[in-house]
Amino acid sequence: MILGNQVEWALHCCVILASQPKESYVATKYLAEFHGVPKEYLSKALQALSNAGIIEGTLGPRGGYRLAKPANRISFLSVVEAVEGTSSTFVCKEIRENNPCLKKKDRPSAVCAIAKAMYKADEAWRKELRSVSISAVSEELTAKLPADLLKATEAWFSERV
Amino acid sequence: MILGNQVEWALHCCVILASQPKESYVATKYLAEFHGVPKEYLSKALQALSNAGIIEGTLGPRGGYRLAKPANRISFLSVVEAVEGTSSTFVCKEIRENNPCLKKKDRPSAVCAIAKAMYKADEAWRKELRSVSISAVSEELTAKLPADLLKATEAWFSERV
DNA sequence: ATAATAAGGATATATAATATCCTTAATAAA
DNA sequence: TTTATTAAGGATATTATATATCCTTATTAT
Repeated sequence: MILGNQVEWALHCCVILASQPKESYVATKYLAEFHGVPKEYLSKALQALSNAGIIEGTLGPRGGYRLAKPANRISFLSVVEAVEGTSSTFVCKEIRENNPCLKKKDRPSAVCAIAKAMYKADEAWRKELRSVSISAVSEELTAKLPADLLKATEAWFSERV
Repeated sequence: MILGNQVEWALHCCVILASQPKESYVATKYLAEFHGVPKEYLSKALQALSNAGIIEGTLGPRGGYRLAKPANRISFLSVVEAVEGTSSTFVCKEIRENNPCLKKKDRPSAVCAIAKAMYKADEAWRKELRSVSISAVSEELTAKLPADLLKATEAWFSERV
């Protein structure tokens, strides 16, 4: 069970957008070039973020994406769920219903105890992701980044807006 | 990101094995028939459990599998990891290293803050799974099961040992 | 001896992840 | 008004993974 690459791309893009000047848009082209990922495929992830109301896009020259709300109100979970969906990492196939001893009168029963435990673990994962914001990680990232690299990166994007 | 069906099968099989009389083996054939899943494919999951030391198999007529240790010492996590592997659900592809402004002198740096947050969520998921034992869920399952169904199920397996 | 079984290698099939291509409508700038 | 640029998203191709089956081997109880 492994998350798709688009989750990582989406999170990094949100962090970049969080570091941009207010109101300015960054085109998919540059987000893709900067991260070294395929533009057309990254575009799908950004569309998912846009549909989820996390970022907003505008058309035409100078178009692109920007955050749709403050970075401190964007959780990791919302980004992950925008890209991967909201359904649980565990899908119960109800194989206990294949028990050959089972009579029709016995069904349906409450949620399977195995599924319940798996759902609880899934929720623990989501709770942790819910507690992390794009702004918090953005601050941590920039704090650790060498000052000159930070400056060069800011310049790289400002030249392309 | 979704867990494979083998995880569910493996957990259900462990619960069944936990309810069997001491020392007795249950053949893959019956575990597959009981759960309504393909025998040959289930066999792969059981082999994984066997390699992980969770269950043990024996050959020949009356052969099959039994738990290799007490059910209260078998965690959900060990079963999940036996089947799905131990690597994190998030794989960091280090796309920050594709930053065109990055100079060679800057690398390598500490773990990416995004990856760190994702790893933490992964660990929260595992921690929850680690806290659940096969015996605890087995007890919960049997407690909820109608008495006659429980009896019929026990009889079904005892006829096949 | 014989039949039953786990173990596991090899391979096939189905499903999902990854990636590209193309059209459309909107927008800014020339 | 014209042109270039862009998000949006449909369609399709490619690759990787999950699912499933088949087969051989060594072991064991009867």
